[in-house]
Amino acid sequence: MSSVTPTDDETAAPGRRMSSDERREQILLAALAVFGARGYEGTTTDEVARAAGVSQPYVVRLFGTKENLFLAVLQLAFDRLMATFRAELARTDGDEPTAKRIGNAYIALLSVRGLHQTLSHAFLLGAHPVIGPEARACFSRVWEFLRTEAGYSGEEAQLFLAQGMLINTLIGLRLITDYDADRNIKELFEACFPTELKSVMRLVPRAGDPW
Amino acid sequence: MSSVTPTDDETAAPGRRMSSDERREQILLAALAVFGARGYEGTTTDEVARAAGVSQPYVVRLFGTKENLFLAVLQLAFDRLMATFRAELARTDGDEPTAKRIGNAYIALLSVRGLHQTLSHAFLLGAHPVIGPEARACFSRVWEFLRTEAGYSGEEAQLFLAQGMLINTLIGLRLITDYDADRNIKELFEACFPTELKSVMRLVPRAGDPW
DNA sequence: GTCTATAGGATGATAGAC
DNA sequence: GTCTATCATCCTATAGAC
Repeated sequence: MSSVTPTDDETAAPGRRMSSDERREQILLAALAVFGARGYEGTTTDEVARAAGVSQPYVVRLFGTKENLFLAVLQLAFDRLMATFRAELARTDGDEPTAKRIGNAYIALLSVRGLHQTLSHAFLLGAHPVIGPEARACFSRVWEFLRTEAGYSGEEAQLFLAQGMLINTLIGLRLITDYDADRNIKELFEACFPTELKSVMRLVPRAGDPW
Repeated sequence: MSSVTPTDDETAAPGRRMSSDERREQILLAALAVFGARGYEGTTTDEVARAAGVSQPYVVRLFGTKENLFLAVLQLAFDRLMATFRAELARTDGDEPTAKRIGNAYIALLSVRGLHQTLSHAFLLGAHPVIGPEARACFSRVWEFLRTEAGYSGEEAQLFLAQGMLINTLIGLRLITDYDADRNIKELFEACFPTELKSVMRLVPRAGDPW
């Protein structure tokens, strides 16, 4: 696999000195992209460091261990997810139903590189003694949000989560890669996104993409 | 994480000499459990070897590379999945609708340790140059089966896949671990399995389980 | 705040015996 | 068909300078 190239806003001007908080945020965003593309075990602290434009030991210095770094990245991803959902729920303009709008907000979050895939990877780490409990807590809170804040019924919440997990799978598989070559895939995408297909195709990563 | 203990039928009597095909099958089943629990990158050929009761170099000897081993395991998982779906579709006894029965067959497949989780891991490897295309092909063929053989509409097929991916997530997260302690999780399981909850709880792995 | 150098510990794969 | 021994590489984390 090729390296995970960071986008400009994740990379500092080389060598520029910045505050600990600035660096932390910058490294976390770079790590989000790398963990998303490679998974927890597949990611090296060195690759995160290169994506962030700092040295490998410095990444370890700031976060202590790779495990800690992943936990911080998971927290970032989860916080952004919930903030996005809550912001969409709070909007009063627009005529679309709430469920539809929150779903679209989830799609729009694809612009944050690695967010969906990092969550997916975390959701496969349930057997991990430290990451597992954190990941379960995140999932539990999404359910609570849907039922309590968004007012979904159990059935609606279940359906929403299921479709979210399918979207995550399409992304992790880079399934859009075969859209033109495989009639099944075209049909699948049309069934999944009857109205938003155009914007989805613009946001979803392809097999060759480095993130 | 603790080691992935193989079940008896995956472990040969120590040192017993067997045919290449027997060993191959035995190692593949052990590898399915380990890859499912740890993922592709997180799995070592040594752990697969220990789970299968053979030496690490012998695993490499039989499959060439770890990548090849994973591809063989993926193929095994996919073949079992399709065979199970087709067998259920062909059954004419019973009064439940087809969709329900195929869904239940997917649950029953949980008795094959690591199958769902290995598929989940493969579905996150879309950026991998070798595994990615294989995994996409598997997903495409499931879609084709649902539409062509099972006669699902696009919407039905999409819903079936979405619920399958949610089930995979519940398993990968070991979410059942929190069933008694977390009201949200209880609600979630009740919404996901309104009728089959009892049997699901018997089959789903917990956080402490080594597979 | 950030780097270079490097220790120490896996891990995938090969060589070669039995 | 299967093992032991081992190499070469990679990776996390530490030490310590600037």
